Amino acid sequence: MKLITRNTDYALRAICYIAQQDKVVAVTELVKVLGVPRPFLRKILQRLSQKRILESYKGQAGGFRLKGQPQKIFIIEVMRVFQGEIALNGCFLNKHVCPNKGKCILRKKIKLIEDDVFTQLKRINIASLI
Amino acid sequence: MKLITRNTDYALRAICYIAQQDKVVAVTELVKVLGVPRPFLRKILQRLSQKRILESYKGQAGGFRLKGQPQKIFIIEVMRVFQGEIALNGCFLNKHVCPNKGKCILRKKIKLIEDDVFTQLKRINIASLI
DNA sequence: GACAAATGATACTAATATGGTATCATTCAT
DNA sequence: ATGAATGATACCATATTAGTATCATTTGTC
Ligand code: FES
Ligand code: FES
Repeated sequence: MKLITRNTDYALRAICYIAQQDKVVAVTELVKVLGVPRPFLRKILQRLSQKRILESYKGQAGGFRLKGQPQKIFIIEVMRVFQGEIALNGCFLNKHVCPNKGKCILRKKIKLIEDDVFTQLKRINIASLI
Repeated sequence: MKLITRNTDYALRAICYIAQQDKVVAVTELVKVLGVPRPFLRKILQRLSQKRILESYKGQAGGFRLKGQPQKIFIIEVMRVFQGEIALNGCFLNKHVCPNKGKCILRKKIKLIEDDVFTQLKRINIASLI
C-alpha cells in the first residue's frame, strides 16, 4: 500500500529543485542533484511538461522550468499524472464489478477514509515542501 | 494506490459471512456465497486460521468459525495478514534509503496522513460491517 | 476399519503494475 | 552546420498480486 510511487516521488523532488532555481534547468543538472537514472528522469520530466506542470525548452541551453507558481501546484496533481485517478479500492468478484457495491458498508467506510486522504493531499503544494 | 487488496477484500467478506452463521462453515458453502475461486479462497482461509482470526476444524463436517467476537476483530489486522506492515511510503534513491529522510518535509506530511488512515482503520471492526 | 469429506502445507504459474532502457526524431543557440 | 538539448515511442526487467495444483493429514459416518 503505497500512497506515493517512485516516479511521483522523483517527480516531486525534481519539481522542488526546479522551483528553487531561477533559470531553465537541464536534465544533466537534475541527474547530478537527484541521483536518479537519466533516461527514467527524462521520461518523468517529459510527462510533467505534457501535463503542463513544467514548461520545456528544446535545443541547446534548453531544459525545464515550472509552468505555474509553486503555491499553485499541488502534489495530488503530480500523483494523478503518474498514478492515474486515485481510488483506494474497488470491489471485484472475478473481474466483474461487485453487484453489492451500493449497499456495501465496508466500501462506504473506506470511501470516507479515502476522501479524508484526498482533502489532506489537496492541501499540500510545492511551496510548502521547500 | 489500493488501500485494500483483493485477498484482504475476499477475506473480509468471508469473515463477515462466517460471523453471521452460527455453525462451522465449509469452503464449499463460502464459494457458493462469495463466488471466489475455491483454491484461492482456501489459501486465504488457511492463512486466517494460522493468524488466529479463524478457527479451523478438519475432517468431515469441518470448516471454519470465528475465533473471537466480531467486535474484537479489526480490519487492520486482516489487512496486515495479507498486506504486511502497512507503510504508505518510503523514499529511495537507487535502492538505498534516502539520506535526507530525517529532514524531508514531504515525508513528514505523508506520515501525518498515514497516521490518520491508521487511526481510522483501527476503529473499524467486523461487527460494524454486518 | 474403509472411505469420503474436510483442512494443512507447499510449490508452482499467470497477470498486472511498476521501474527502468534504448533509439531515433526534432528543435534551436551558437 | 553542428551539437546539446527535449519529444516520442517502443521495449525490457523486476516486484507484487492473483490464482492453481498437488499431496498429506484429520475426522465423522457407515
Ligand atoms: S462492494 Fe462488493 S462486497 Fe463490498
Ligand atoms: S525522504 Fe528522501 S527526499 Fe524525502
